[in-house]
Amino acid sequence: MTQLVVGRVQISEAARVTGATARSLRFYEQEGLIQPGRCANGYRDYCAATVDRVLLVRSLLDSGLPTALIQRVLSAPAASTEPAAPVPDALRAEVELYRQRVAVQVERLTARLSALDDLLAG
DNA sequence: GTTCTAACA
DNA sequence: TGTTAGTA
Repeated sequence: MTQLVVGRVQISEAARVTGATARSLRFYEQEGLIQPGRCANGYRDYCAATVDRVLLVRSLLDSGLPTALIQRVLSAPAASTEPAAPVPDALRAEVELYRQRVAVQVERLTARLSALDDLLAG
């Protein structure tokens, strides 16, 4: 598949369409979450695939996954930009472990809600 | 004017 | 992450 040259944008536009700040975009690159290209003047240039990738990264970040784990999950062979792409077993185990920890947090928060409900009801 | 890197009242 | 400084 050929990349559309018309889809290349610089950081401000990439930030606008993804909802991330330019600062965040540079941070994602620094953490190896995205790899935007570079223009002759040194400016970063975001192709459609990279913009798409930013969207995926953000959704994963929203789910609470640590950037370090996201970096490994997305650098895996099969998982490039497809959210549904198969995740290698070793990484899947880490994601599941993280999910379990989130579940524990949910239980604690639920308990806190109950405590507050009791306070308000009592 | 926009982006870049580096760094922090 | 924000923000500012000094550039290219």
